[in-house]
Amino acid sequence: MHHKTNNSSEPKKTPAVAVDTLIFSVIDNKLKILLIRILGGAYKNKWAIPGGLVATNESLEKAASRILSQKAGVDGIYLEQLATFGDPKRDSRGHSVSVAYFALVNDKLFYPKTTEYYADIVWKNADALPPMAFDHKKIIEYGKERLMSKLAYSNIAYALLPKEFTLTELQAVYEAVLGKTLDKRNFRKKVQEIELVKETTHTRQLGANRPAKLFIFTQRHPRIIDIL
Amino acid sequence: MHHKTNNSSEPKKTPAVAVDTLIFSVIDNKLKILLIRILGGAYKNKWAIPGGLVATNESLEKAASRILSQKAGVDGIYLEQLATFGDPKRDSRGHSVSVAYFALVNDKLFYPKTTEYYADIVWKNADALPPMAFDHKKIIEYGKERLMSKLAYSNIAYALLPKEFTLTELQAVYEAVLGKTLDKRNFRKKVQEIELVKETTHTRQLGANRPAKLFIFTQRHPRIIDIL
DNA sequence: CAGGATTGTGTAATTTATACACTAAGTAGG
DNA sequence: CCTACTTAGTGTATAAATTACACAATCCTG
Repeated sequence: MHHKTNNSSEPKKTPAVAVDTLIFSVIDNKLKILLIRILGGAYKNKWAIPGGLVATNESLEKAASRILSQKAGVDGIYLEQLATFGDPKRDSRGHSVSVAYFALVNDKLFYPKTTEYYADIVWKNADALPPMAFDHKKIIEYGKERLMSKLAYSNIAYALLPKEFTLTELQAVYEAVLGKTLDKRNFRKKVQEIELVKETTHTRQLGANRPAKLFIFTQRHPRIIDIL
Repeated sequence: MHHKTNNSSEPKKTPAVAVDTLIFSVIDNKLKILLIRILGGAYKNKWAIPGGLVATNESLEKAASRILSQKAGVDGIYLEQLATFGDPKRDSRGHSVSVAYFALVNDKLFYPKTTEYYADIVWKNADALPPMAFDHKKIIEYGKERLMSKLAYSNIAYALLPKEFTLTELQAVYEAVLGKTLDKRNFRKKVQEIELVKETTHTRQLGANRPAKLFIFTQRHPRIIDIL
Protein backbone atom coordinates (compact mmCIF):
# COMPACT_ATOMS: atom_id res chain seq x y z
CA MET A 1 0.00 0.00 0.00
CA HIS A 2 1.58 3.09 -1.19
CA HIS A 3 -1.25 5.36 -1.98
CA LYS A 4 -0.92 9.07 -1.42
CA THR A 5 2.59 8.82 -2.79
CA ASN A 6 1.76 11.55 -5.29
CA ASN A 7 2.09 9.12 -8.13
CA SER A 8 -0.23 9.40 -11.06
CA SER A 9 -3.33 7.26 -11.54
CA GLU A 10 -4.02 6.32 -7.92
CA PRO A 11 -7.78 6.10 -7.51
CA LYS A 12 -9.20 8.93 -5.38
CA LYS A 13 -12.18 7.01 -4.12
CA THR A 14 -12.08 3.46 -2.79
CA PRO A 15 -14.97 1.15 -1.87
CA ALA A 16 -16.64 1.22 1.54
CA VAL A 17 -15.31 -1.32 4.06
CA ALA A 18 -17.70 -3.59 5.92
CA VAL A 19 -17.41 -6.68 8.12
CA ASP A 20 -19.81 -9.61 8.15
CA THR A 21 -19.77 -12.30 10.81
CA LEU A 22 -20.62 -15.94 10.24
CA ILE A 23 -21.54 -17.58 13.53
CA PHE A 24 -21.75 -21.34 13.78
CA SER A 25 -23.14 -23.54 16.49
CA VAL A 26 -24.11 -27.17 16.77
CA ILE A 27 -27.61 -27.49 18.22
CA ASP A 28 -29.55 -30.76 18.45
CA ASN A 29 -26.72 -32.45 16.60
CA LYS A 30 -27.13 -30.13 13.63
CA LEU A 31 -24.81 -27.44 12.31
CA LYS A 32 -26.55 -24.07 12.55
CA ILE A 33 -25.79 -20.53 11.41
CA LEU A 34 -27.02 -17.34 13.05
CA LEU A 35 -29.01 -15.33 10.51
CA ILE A 36 -30.73 -11.98 10.73
CA ARG A 37 -33.55 -10.49 8.74
CA ILE A 38 -32.85 -7.01 7.42
CA LEU A 39 -35.16 -4.25 8.66
CA GLY A 40 -35.40 -1.70 5.88
CA GLY A 41 -33.92 -0.39 2.67
CA ALA A 42 -33.35 -2.19 -0.59
CA TYR A 43 -32.90 -5.57 1.11
CA LYS A 44 -35.85 -5.27 3.49
CA ASN A 45 -36.83 -8.63 4.99
CA LYS A 46 -34.05 -10.53 3.26
CA TRP A 47 -31.91 -12.93 5.29
CA ALA A 48 -28.24 -12.18 5.90
CA ILE A 49 -25.47 -12.72 8.41
CA PRO A 50 -24.84 -9.84 10.85
CA GLY A 51 -22.58 -7.08 9.59
CA GLY A 52 -21.95 -3.41 9.18
CA LEU A 53 -19.52 -0.72 8.15
CA VAL A 54 -16.05 -0.29 9.61
CA ALA A 55 -15.23 3.16 10.99
CA THR A 56 -11.96 4.88 10.18
CA ASN A 57 -9.40 4.25 12.88
CA GLU A 58 -11.24 1.14 14.00
CA SER A 59 -9.56 -2.22 13.51
CA LEU A 60 -11.44 -4.93 11.63
CA GLU A 61 -11.69 -7.18 14.69
CA LYS A 62 -12.99 -4.32 16.81
CA ALA A 63 -15.54 -3.44 14.17
CA ALA A 64 -16.74 -7.05 14.07
CA SER A 65 -17.04 -7.19 17.87
CA ARG A 66 -18.78 -3.85 18.06
CA ILE A 67 -21.30 -4.80 15.40
CA LEU A 68 -22.07 -8.14 17.05
CA SER A 69 -22.50 -6.46 20.40
CA GLN A 70 -24.63 -3.55 19.15
CA LYS A 71 -26.74 -5.39 16.66
CA ALA A 72 -27.00 -8.95 17.93
CA GLY A 73 -26.47 -8.54 21.67
CA VAL A 74 -23.50 -10.87 21.55
CA ASP A 75 -20.25 -10.24 23.40
CA GLY A 76 -16.89 -11.83 24.01
CA ILE A 77 -16.68 -14.50 21.37
CA TYR A 78 -13.55 -15.52 19.50
CA LEU A 79 -13.53 -14.27 15.91
CA GLU A 80 -11.26 -15.43 13.16
CA GLN A 81 -10.87 -13.82 9.78
CA LEU A 82 -12.34 -15.86 6.95
CA ALA A 83 -11.82 -13.98 3.69
CA THR A 84 -12.64 -10.72 1.98
CA PHE A 85 -15.29 -10.30 -0.67
CA GLY A 86 -15.11 -7.34 -2.98
CA ASP A 87 -17.16 -7.93 -6.10
CA PRO A 88 -18.46 -4.47 -7.14
CA LYS A 89 -21.91 -5.97 -7.65
CA ARG A 90 -22.11 -7.79 -4.34
CA ASP A 91 -24.27 -4.98 -2.91
CA SER A 92 -26.70 -3.34 -5.30
CA ARG A 93 -26.56 -0.08 -3.35
CA GLY A 94 -22.90 0.63 -4.12
CA HIS A 95 -19.48 -0.90 -4.03
CA SER A 96 -18.43 -2.24 -0.67
CA VAL A 97 -15.69 -4.65 0.33
CA SER A 98 -16.66 -7.02 3.10
CA VAL A 99 -14.18 -8.69 5.40
CA ALA A 100 -15.90 -11.84 6.62
CA TYR A 101 -15.19 -13.24 10.08
CA PHE A 102 -16.26 -16.50 11.49
CA ALA A 103 -16.97 -17.63 15.01
CA LEU A 104 -17.95 -20.80 16.80
CA VAL A 105 -20.17 -20.69 19.85
CA ASN A 106 -21.94 -23.01 22.20
CA ASP A 107 -25.57 -22.02 22.10
CA LYS A 108 -26.03 -22.61 25.83
CA LEU A 109 -23.47 -19.93 26.67
CA PHE A 110 -24.56 -17.45 24.08
CA TYR A 111 -27.61 -15.21 23.92
CA PRO A 112 -28.32 -13.43 20.63
CA LYS A 113 -31.15 -10.91 20.98
CA THR A 114 -33.27 -9.20 18.40
CA THR A 115 -32.28 -5.52 18.47
CA GLU A 116 -33.55 -2.38 16.85
CA TYR A 117 -31.16 -3.10 14.00
CA TYR A 118 -32.72 -6.29 12.72
CA ALA A 119 -36.22 -7.54 12.08
CA ASP A 120 -35.29 -10.97 13.39
CA ILE A 121 -32.34 -13.07 14.52
CA VAL A 122 -32.48 -16.87 14.45
CA TRP A 123 -30.47 -20.08 14.16
CA LYS A 124 -30.94 -21.82 10.81
CA ASN A 125 -29.74 -25.22 9.68
CA ALA A 126 -26.56 -24.81 7.68
CA ASP A 127 -27.74 -27.25 5.04
CA ALA A 128 -31.14 -25.68 4.46
CA LEU A 129 -30.62 -21.95 4.22
CA PRO A 130 -33.21 -19.48 2.98
CA PRO A 131 -32.27 -17.26 0.00
CA MET A 132 -29.64 -14.82 1.20
CA ALA A 133 -29.02 -11.13 0.55
CA PHE A 134 -25.73 -9.82 -0.91
CA ASP A 135 -23.16 -12.54 -1.56
CA HIS A 136 -23.80 -14.08 1.82
CA LYS A 137 -24.52 -17.50 0.41
CA LYS A 138 -21.00 -17.53 -0.98
CA ILE A 139 -19.55 -16.39 2.34
CA ILE A 140 -21.41 -19.15 4.15
CA GLU A 141 -20.31 -21.85 1.73
CA TYR A 142 -16.72 -20.75 2.07
CA GLY A 143 -17.04 -20.65 5.85
CA LYS A 144 -18.49 -24.16 6.01
CA GLU A 145 -15.51 -25.51 4.13
CA ARG A 146 -13.11 -23.67 6.38
CA LEU A 147 -14.86 -25.01 9.45
CA MET A 148 -14.72 -28.57 8.19
CA SER A 149 -11.03 -28.42 7.49
CA LYS A 150 -10.16 -26.59 10.70
CA LEU A 151 -11.99 -29.17 12.75
CA ALA A 152 -9.72 -31.81 11.24
CA TYR A 153 -6.41 -30.17 12.06
CA SER A 154 -7.04 -27.97 15.08
CA ASN A 155 -8.71 -28.05 18.46
CA ILE A 156 -11.32 -25.38 17.67
CA ALA A 157 -14.14 -27.76 18.53
CA TYR A 158 -13.69 -26.50 22.09
CA ALA A 159 -15.50 -23.33 21.07
CA LEU A 160 -18.60 -25.31 20.11
CA LEU A 161 -18.83 -27.16 23.43
CA PRO A 162 -19.28 -26.25 27.08
CA LYS A 163 -16.39 -26.70 29.51
CA GLU A 164 -17.40 -30.26 30.34
CA PHE A 165 -18.92 -32.64 27.85
CA THR A 166 -19.20 -36.34 27.10
CA LEU A 167 -17.29 -38.02 24.30
CA THR A 168 -20.60 -38.82 22.69
CA GLU A 169 -21.35 -35.10 22.54
CA LEU A 170 -17.91 -34.34 21.14
CA GLN A 171 -18.34 -36.96 18.46
CA ALA A 172 -21.78 -35.57 17.61
CA VAL A 173 -20.20 -32.15 17.00
CA TYR A 174 -17.67 -33.64 14.63
CA GLU A 175 -20.32 -35.61 12.83
CA ALA A 176 -22.63 -32.62 12.47
CA VAL A 177 -19.90 -30.44 11.01
CA LEU A 178 -18.38 -33.06 8.76
CA GLY A 179 -21.71 -34.46 7.69
CA LYS A 180 -20.67 -38.07 8.17
CA THR A 181 -20.60 -40.67 10.89
CA LEU A 182 -17.40 -41.67 12.64
CA ASP A 183 -16.35 -44.90 14.31
CA LYS A 184 -16.91 -44.61 18.05
CA ARG A 185 -13.92 -46.61 19.24
CA ASN A 186 -11.46 -45.05 16.82
CA PHE A 187 -12.72 -41.56 17.57
CA ARG A 188 -12.36 -42.01 21.33
CA LYS A 189 -8.96 -43.62 20.97
CA LYS A 190 -7.73 -40.74 18.84
CA VAL A 191 -8.93 -37.75 20.84
CA GLN A 192 -7.35 -39.16 23.98
CA GLU A 193 -4.16 -40.35 22.30
CA ILE A 194 -3.40 -36.90 20.92
CA GLU A 195 -4.45 -35.32 24.20
CA LEU A 196 -7.16 -33.22 22.64
CA VAL A 197 -9.29 -33.93 25.71
CA LYS A 198 -8.77 -35.38 29.15
CA GLU A 199 -11.25 -36.95 31.50
CA THR A 200 -12.52 -35.34 34.68
CA THR A 201 -13.77 -37.14 37.77
CA HIS A 202 -17.31 -36.01 37.00
CA THR A 203 -20.01 -37.98 35.28
CA ARG A 204 -23.36 -37.12 33.87
CA GLN A 205 -26.41 -39.27 33.69
CA LEU A 206 -29.33 -38.33 31.50
CA GLY A 207 -31.45 -41.41 30.96
CA ALA A 208 -31.99 -44.83 32.42
CA ASN A 209 -28.55 -45.99 31.51
CA ARG A 210 -24.88 -46.00 32.30
CA PRO A 211 -23.61 -42.52 33.23
CA ALA A 212 -21.07 -40.89 30.93
CA LYS A 213 -17.68 -39.59 32.03
CA LEU A 214 -17.26 -35.87 31.50
CA PHE A 215 -14.23 -34.59 29.63
CA ILE A 216 -12.58 -31.20 29.19
CA PHE A 217 -10.31 -29.89 26.44
CA THR A 218 -6.66 -29.96 27.47
CA GLN A 219 -6.35 -26.51 25.89
CA ARG A 220 -9.08 -24.02 25.23
CA HIS A 221 -7.02 -21.82 22.93
CA PRO A 222 -6.57 -22.29 19.19
CA ARG A 223 -3.91 -24.88 18.48
CA ILE A 224 -2.78 -26.85 15.44
CA ILE A 225 -2.96 -30.62 15.66
CA ASP A 226 -4.09 -33.51 13.51
CA ILE A 227 -7.28 -35.23 14.41
CA LEU A 228 -9.10 -37.12 11.70
CA MET B 1 -23.21 -5.66 5.13
CA HIS B 2 -26.25 -3.61 5.57
CA HIS B 3 -25.04 -0.10 5.65
CA LYS B 4 -27.14 2.66 4.20
CA THR B 5 -30.13 1.04 5.84
CA ASN B 6 -30.88 4.32 7.56
CA ASN B 7 -30.12 2.81 10.92
CA SER B 8 -28.46 4.91 13.55
CA SER B 9 -24.75 4.75 14.33
CA GLU B 10 -23.46 3.49 10.99
CA PRO B 11 -20.07 5.11 10.39
CA LYS B 12 -20.16 7.61 7.56
CA LYS B 13 -16.52 7.21 6.61
CA THR B 14 -14.72 3.92 6.19
CA PRO B 15 -11.00 3.22 5.66
CA ALA B 16 -9.38 3.30 2.24
CA VAL B 17 -9.09 -0.07 0.49
CA ALA B 18 -5.77 -1.22 -0.92
CA VAL B 19 -4.33 -4.45 -2.28
CA ASP B 20 -0.78 -5.69 -1.78
CA THR B 21 0.70 -8.58 -3.71
CA LEU B 22 3.22 -11.03 -2.36
CA ILE B 23 5.04 -12.73 -5.22
CA PHE B 24 7.13 -15.82 -4.57
CA SER B 25 9.59 -17.60 -6.78
CA VAL B 26 12.29 -20.20 -6.27
CA ILE B 27 15.53 -19.04 -7.87
CA ASP B 28 18.87 -20.81 -7.48
CA ASN B 29 17.21 -23.20 -5.06
CA LYS B 30 16.21 -20.36 -2.77
CA LEU B 31 12.79 -18.97 -1.94
CA LYS B 32 12.58 -15.36 -3.11
CA ILE B 33 10.06 -12.54 -2.79
CA LEU B 34 9.61 -9.67 -5.20
CA LEU B 35 10.17 -6.38 -3.38
CA ILE B 36 9.97 -2.78 -4.51
CA ARG B 37 11.55 0.36 -3.14
CA ILE B 38 9.09 3.22 -2.64
CA LEU B 39 9.75 6.35 -4.68
CA GLY B 40 8.52 9.28 -2.63
CA GLY B 41 6.39 10.37 0.27
CA ALA B 42 6.59 9.41 3.92
CA TYR B 43 8.01 5.98 3.11
CA LYS B 44 10.55 7.11 0.53
CA ASN B 45 13.18 4.46 -0.20
CA LYS B 46 11.65 1.89 2.14
CA TRP B 47 11.14 -1.66 0.91
CA ALA B 48 7.64 -3.04 0.40
CA ILE B 49 5.66 -5.48 -1.70
CA PRO B 50 3.84 -4.01 -4.71
CA GLY B 51 0.42 -2.55 -3.96
CA GLY B 52 -1.99 0.29 -4.41
CA LEU B 53 -5.52 1.54 -3.90
CA VAL B 54 -8.62 -0.20 -5.17
CA ALA B 55 -10.96 1.93 -7.27
CA THR B 56 -14.70 1.91 -6.69
CA ASN B 57 -16.41 -0.54 -9.00
CA GLU B 58 -13.20 -2.47 -9.44
CA SER B 59 -12.97 -6.00 -8.04
CA LEU B 60 -10.12 -6.84 -5.69
CA GLU B 61 -8.57 -9.33 -8.11
CA LYS B 62 -8.79 -6.81 -10.95
CA ALA B 63 -7.17 -4.16 -8.78
CA ALA B 64 -4.34 -6.51 -7.91
CA SER B 65 -3.79 -7.42 -11.58
CA ARG B 66 -3.94 -3.82 -12.69
CA ILE B 67 -1.44 -2.70 -10.07
CA LEU B 68 0.98 -5.49 -10.92
CA SER B 69 0.71 -4.69 -14.59
CA GLN B 70 1.02 -0.90 -14.24
CA LYS B 71 3.61 -0.78 -11.55
CA ALA B 72 5.69 -3.92 -11.95
CA GLY B 73 5.23 -4.74 -15.61
CA VAL B 74 3.84 -8.14 -14.73
CA ASP B 75 0.83 -9.70 -16.44
CA GLY B 76 -1.23 -12.83 -16.39
CA ILE B 77 -0.21 -14.51 -13.18
CA TYR B 78 -2.50 -16.48 -10.90
CA LEU B 79 -3.37 -14.59 -7.72
CA GLU B 80 -4.89 -16.05 -4.61
CA GLN B 81 -6.26 -14.09 -1.70
CA LEU B 82 -4.14 -14.35 1.42
CA ALA B 83 -5.73 -12.25 4.18
CA THR B 84 -6.79 -8.72 4.98
CA PHE B 85 -4.88 -6.41 7.25
CA GLY B 86 -6.70 -3.49 8.81
CA ASP B 87 -4.84 -2.16 11.82
CA PRO B 88 -5.53 1.59 11.88
CA LYS B 89 -1.84 2.21 12.49
CA ARG B 90 -0.51 0.02 9.71
CA ASP B 91 0.02 3.08 7.50
CA SER B 92 1.14 6.24 9.23
CA ARG B 93 -0.50 8.38 6.57
CA GLY B 94 -4.05 7.32 7.40
CA HIS B 95 -6.23 4.29 7.95
CA SER B 96 -6.24 1.85 5.09
CA VAL B 97 -7.33 -1.75 4.89
CA SER B 98 -5.12 -3.91 2.73
CA VAL B 99 -6.28 -7.10 1.07
CA ALA B 100 -3.12 -9.13 0.53
CA TYR B 101 -2.82 -11.49 -2.44
CA PHE B 102 -0.17 -14.02 -3.08
CA ALA B 103 1.22 -15.44 -6.28
CA LEU B 104 3.77 -18.01 -7.34
CA VAL B 105 5.78 -17.55 -10.49
CA ASN B 106 8.59 -19.14 -12.35
CA ASP B 107 11.23 -16.48 -12.77
CA LYS B 108 12.12 -17.65 -16.27
CA LEU B 109 8.62 -16.91 -17.51
CA PHE B 110 8.17 -13.66 -15.68
CA TYR B 111 9.69 -10.25 -16.29
CA PRO B 112 9.24 -7.61 -13.60
CA LYS B 113 10.40 -4.18 -14.72
CA THR B 114 11.22 -1.07 -12.80
CA THR B 115 8.53 1.46 -13.68
CA GLU B 116 7.95 5.11 -12.96
CA TYR B 117 6.09 4.01 -9.83
CA TYR B 118 8.95 2.45 -7.96
CA ALA B 119 12.56 3.32 -7.29
CA ASP B 120 13.55 -0.31 -7.68
CA ILE B 121 12.12 -3.81 -8.06
CA VAL B 122 14.16 -6.88 -7.10
CA TRP B 123 14.04 -10.48 -5.91
CA LYS B 124 15.13 -10.86 -2.29
CA ASN B 125 15.74 -14.01 -0.31
CA ALA B 126 12.68 -14.79 1.78
CA ASP B 127 14.77 -15.59 4.82
CA ALA B 128 16.87 -12.41 4.76
CA LEU B 129 14.54 -9.53 4.16
CA PRO B 130 15.42 -5.88 4.60
CA PRO B 131 13.32 -3.80 7.03
CA MET B 132 9.90 -3.38 5.48
CA ALA B 133 7.45 -0.47 5.29
CA PHE B 134 3.89 -0.68 6.62
CA ASP B 135 3.00 -4.08 8.08
CA HIS B 136 4.53 -5.86 5.13
CA LYS B 137 6.78 -7.99 7.27
CA LYS B 138 3.67 -9.46 8.88
CA ILE B 139 2.06 -10.05 5.49
CA ILE B 140 5.16 -11.84 4.26
CA GLU B 141 5.44 -14.05 7.35
CA TYR B 142 1.83 -15.00 7.00
CA GLY B 143 2.29 -15.68 3.30
CA LYS B 144 5.30 -17.89 3.86
CA GLU B 145 3.32 -20.07 6.23
CA ARG B 146 0.45 -20.29 3.80
CA LEU B 147 2.82 -21.26 1.03
CA MET B 148 4.44 -24.00 3.10
CA SER B 149 1.14 -25.54 4.05
CA LYS B 150 -0.35 -25.27 0.57
CA LEU B 151 2.64 -26.98 -0.94
CA ALA B 152 1.97 -29.93 1.34
CA TYR B 153 -1.66 -30.47 0.41
CA SER B 154 -2.07 -29.07 -3.07
CA ASN B 155 -0.42 -29.10 -6.47
CA ILE B 156 0.42 -25.38 -6.54
CA ALA B 157 4.11 -26.13 -7.05
CA TYR B 158 3.25 -26.19 -10.75
CA ALA B 159 3.16 -22.40 -10.66
CA LEU B 160 6.77 -22.24 -9.52
CA LEU B 161 8.09 -24.46 -12.30
CA PRO B 162 8.20 -24.38 -16.10
CA LYS B 163 6.05 -26.80 -18.10
CA GLU B 164 8.77 -29.44 -18.16
CA PHE B 165 11.16 -30.04 -15.30
CA THR B 166 13.25 -32.77 -13.71
CA LEU B 167 12.34 -34.46 -10.46
CA THR B 168 15.51 -33.03 -8.97
CA GLU B 169 14.23 -29.54 -9.78
CA LEU B 170 10.83 -30.32 -8.31
CA GLN B 171 12.40 -31.60 -5.13
CA ALA B 172 14.59 -28.51 -4.90
CA VAL B 173 11.46 -26.33 -5.01
CA TYR B 174 9.91 -28.27 -2.15
CA GLU B 175 13.10 -28.11 -0.16
CA ALA B 176 13.53 -24.37 -0.70
CA VAL B 177 10.00 -23.59 0.41
CA LEU B 178 9.90 -25.99 3.33
CA GLY B 179 13.42 -25.19 4.42
CA LYS B 180 14.41 -28.81 4.91
CA THR B 181 15.82 -31.66 2.88
CA LEU B 182 13.67 -34.53 1.70
CA ASP B 183 14.53 -38.13 0.94
CA LYS B 184 15.07 -38.52 -2.79
CA ARG B 185 13.59 -41.99 -3.20
CA ASN B 186 10.55 -41.35 -1.04
CA PHE B 187 9.89 -38.03 -2.73
CA ARG B 188 10.00 -39.51 -6.21
CA LYS B 189 7.90 -42.48 -5.18
CA LYS B 190 5.26 -40.19 -3.72
CA VAL B 191 4.84 -37.61 -6.47
CA GLN B 192 4.38 -40.35 -9.04
CA GLU B 193 2.18 -42.55 -6.86
CA ILE B 194 -0.31 -39.73 -6.28
CA GLU B 195 -0.06 -38.69 -9.92
CA LEU B 196 1.10 -35.19 -9.15
CA VAL B 197 3.44 -35.46 -12.13
CA LYS B 198 3.90 -37.76 -15.09
CA GLU B 199 6.94 -38.35 -17.19
CA THR B 200 7.38 -37.17 -20.75
CA THR B 201 9.53 -38.78 -23.44
CA HIS B 202 11.95 -35.85 -23.23
CA THR B 203 15.18 -35.71 -21.35
CA ARG B 204 17.56 -32.95 -20.46
CA GLN B 205 21.29 -33.11 -20.01
CA LEU B 206 23.16 -30.30 -18.33
CA GLY B 207 26.54 -31.61 -17.23
CA ALA B 208 28.83 -34.49 -17.90
CA ASN B 209 26.43 -37.02 -16.51
CA ARG B 210 23.35 -39.08 -16.98
CA PRO B 211 20.50 -37.08 -18.59
CA ALA B 212 17.37 -36.52 -16.53
CA LYS B 213 13.87 -37.43 -17.61
CA LEU B 214 11.57 -34.44 -17.94
CA PHE B 215 8.23 -34.47 -16.18
CA ILE B 216 5.05 -32.38 -16.41
CA PHE B 217 2.29 -31.78 -13.87
CA THR B 218 -0.74 -33.94 -14.55
CA GLN B 219 -2.83 -30.86 -13.82
CA ARG B 220 -1.79 -27.25 -14.00
CA HIS B 221 -4.81 -25.92 -12.14
CA PRO B 222 -5.15 -25.61 -8.37
CA ARG B 223 -6.15 -28.93 -6.86
CA ILE B 224 -6.29 -30.38 -3.37
CA ILE B 225 -4.20 -33.45 -2.67
CA ASP B 226 -1.88 -34.76 0.01
CA ILE B 227 1.79 -34.79 -0.73
CA LEU B 228 4.18 -34.80 2.18
C1' DC C 1 -34.64 -59.07 38.58
C1' DA C 2 -35.23 -58.86 33.44
C1' DG C 3 -35.13 -55.69 29.67
C1' DG C 4 -33.86 -51.50 27.60
C1' DA C 5 -30.71 -47.81 26.75
C1' DT C 6 -26.35 -45.69 26.47
C1' DT C 7 -21.32 -45.87 27.78
C1' DG C 8 -17.08 -47.87 27.20
C1' DT C 9 -13.39 -50.90 25.55
C1' DG C 10 -9.23 -54.13 22.36
C1' DT C 11 -7.22 -56.48 18.61
C1' DA C 12 -6.05 -57.90 14.00
C1' DA C 13 -5.47 -56.42 9.21
C1' DT C 14 -4.27 -52.97 6.08
C1' DT C 15 -2.22 -48.94 4.58
C1' DT C 16 1.07 -45.44 4.80
C1' DA C 17 5.47 -43.47 6.10
C1' DT C 18 10.24 -43.85 6.94
C1' DA C 19 15.07 -45.17 6.65
C1' DC C 20 18.58 -46.37 3.88
C1' DA C 21 22.87 -47.47 -0.46
C1' DC C 22 24.00 -48.83 -4.71
C1' DT C 23 23.73 -49.04 -10.00
C1' DA C 24 22.98 -46.46 -14.52
C1' DA C 25 24.14 -43.13 -17.98
C1' DG C 26 26.65 -39.80 -19.67
C1' DT C 27 31.12 -36.67 -20.27
C1' DA C 28 35.90 -35.41 -19.80
C1' DG C 29 40.60 -36.06 -19.47
C1' DG C 30 44.58 -38.81 -19.59
C1' DC D 1 39.62 -46.32 -24.91
C1' DC D 2 39.07 -46.60 -20.36
C1' DT D 3 38.99 -44.41 -15.75
C1' DA D 4 37.17 -41.07 -12.88
C1' DC D 5 33.59 -38.00 -12.02
C1' DT D 6 28.89 -36.37 -11.74
C1' DT D 7 24.04 -36.54 -11.45
C1' DA D 8 19.87 -39.66 -12.29
C1' DG D 9 17.39 -43.36 -10.93
C1' DT D 10 15.68 -47.35 -8.23
C1' DG D 11 13.65 -51.24 -4.00
C1' DT D 12 13.03 -53.29 0.35
C1' DA D 13 12.45 -53.89 5.20
C1' DT D 14 10.67 -51.69 9.41
C1' DA D 15 7.77 -48.81 11.95
C1' DA D 16 3.73 -46.17 12.51
C1' DA D 17 -0.91 -44.99 11.66
C1' DT D 18 -5.41 -46.07 10.18
C1' DT D 19 -9.24 -48.89 9.66
C1' DA D 20 -12.73 -52.36 10.57
C1' DC D 21 -15.31 -54.52 13.77
C1' DA D 22 -18.69 -56.67 18.47
C1' DC D 23 -19.67 -57.23 23.00
C1' DA D 24 -19.58 -56.27 28.10
C1' DA D 25 -20.62 -52.62 31.81
C1' DT D 26 -23.70 -49.52 34.19
C1' DC D 27 -27.79 -47.63 35.40
C1' DC D 28 -32.90 -47.16 35.54
C1' DT D 29 -37.58 -48.92 34.97
C1' DG D 30 -41.33 -51.86 35.33
